[in-house]
Amino acid sequence: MKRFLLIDDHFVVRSGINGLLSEIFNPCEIDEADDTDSASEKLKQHKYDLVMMDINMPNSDTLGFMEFVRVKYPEAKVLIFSMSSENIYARRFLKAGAKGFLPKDSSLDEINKAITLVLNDRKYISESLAEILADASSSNNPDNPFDKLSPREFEVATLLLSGQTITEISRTLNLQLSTVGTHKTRVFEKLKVNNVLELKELANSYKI
Amino acid sequence: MKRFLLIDDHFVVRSGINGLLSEIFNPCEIDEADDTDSASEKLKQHKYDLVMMDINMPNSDTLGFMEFVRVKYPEAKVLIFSMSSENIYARRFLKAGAKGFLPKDSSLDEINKAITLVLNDRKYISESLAEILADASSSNNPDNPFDKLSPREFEVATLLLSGQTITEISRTLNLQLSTVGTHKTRVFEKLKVNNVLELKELANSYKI
DNA sequence: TAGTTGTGTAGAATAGTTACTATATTTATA
DNA sequence: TATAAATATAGTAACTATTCTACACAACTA
Repeated sequence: MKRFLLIDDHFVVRSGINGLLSEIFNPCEIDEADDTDSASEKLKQHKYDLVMMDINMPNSDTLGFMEFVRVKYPEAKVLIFSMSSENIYARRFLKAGAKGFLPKDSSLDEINKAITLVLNDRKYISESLAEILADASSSNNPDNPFDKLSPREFEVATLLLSGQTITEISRTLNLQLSTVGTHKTRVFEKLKVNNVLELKELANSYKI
Repeated sequence: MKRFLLIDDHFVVRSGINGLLSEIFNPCEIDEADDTDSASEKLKQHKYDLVMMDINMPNSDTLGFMEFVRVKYPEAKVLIFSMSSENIYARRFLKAGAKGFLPKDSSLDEINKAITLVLNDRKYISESLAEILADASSSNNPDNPFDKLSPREFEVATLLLSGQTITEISRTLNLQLSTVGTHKTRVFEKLKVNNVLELKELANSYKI
């Protein structure tokens, strides 16, 4: 019997995916978590075949959590289910070990296909996303300046864009204030922006 | 038997709400639509007790659709289920005839309560939202929240939106830092925002 | 392999922001 | 017009962010 872990802060989304899974895999066990901390607890208690998670949750360092799962629970396959339209994140999460990436507007067929493939240890990327990723890596494309950021810098940039302050980010990522400050400074330098509003604009103009 | 219409572009969200409704109301009829056009089609074919809709969908004038439903199908009660964090829109939709407004992160209890109240021809607004609206509608207030700002406050808001810091603004306006600080605090209070990014979003949504 | 560059991490000093309080002035209202 | 409310203004203290410096480590390069 398959066991699944759903991580998402929206009750309705968990409920929706839960319903789908129980229809496709009957019988199966499904656990839910609304942030990465409670997800870690669940992972301690059970072995999961598939972890489906959102990438944008309050008080959660989701990219860090991804790495943690890959290292500590390599048998658990992670399928990202992104509610935010920002598919620029896809590549990073795939790099961090995600087996698949479902954009928010996926159809039942796509979700179905993704789950099946990932459970069989194959990768899943939607067609539209594949195209974007291909494009992004083809040379005659305007470079996405966000690619210049290191993983940590990108993480900080993302949290800044979500409205978190330096202090909040330092708590989210368990880092010193000054460390986060340094990352922020480097992000701003690399992207040639002077404040969050400019960062937001830049992000908007490159987000897909 | 109750008949419901769910309008949302996210399959998973529809699926989640669908699941909830079929549990609470058994038996019941549930139809789904992924944009306002196909929702209009459904409305032609059936009488609905409750319409649950998202306010942010591609190719959809949801506010216009709201008015259309109120005029042409007054028996259908509309409950807004917003996936975007912008509760700024709530008032407009309530004015346009929505019977309730559920923010994206609502719990099962809240969703349950909202549906029950709205079906019984009562209104539902979450507590946090109620507070915001109470404030907004207490005086004979204009629609645009920026109108609530005093001239000086508006000036400061504008400069903040242009990316200036408090220090820069204090030089621009020849005021003490603390004075600008006070204005800023009052702007944020009046507009119920927590940082410049939210201020920017609010401004965008009102085309300031 | 030695040197260079990029990344992740902070401590300490400095700079900037916010909260709290206060007060004079203007505007609205009974 | 008397009174209340809103506005514009700051001082001070507490808090938060930035800068500058530094160092370990990994990856790349000559």
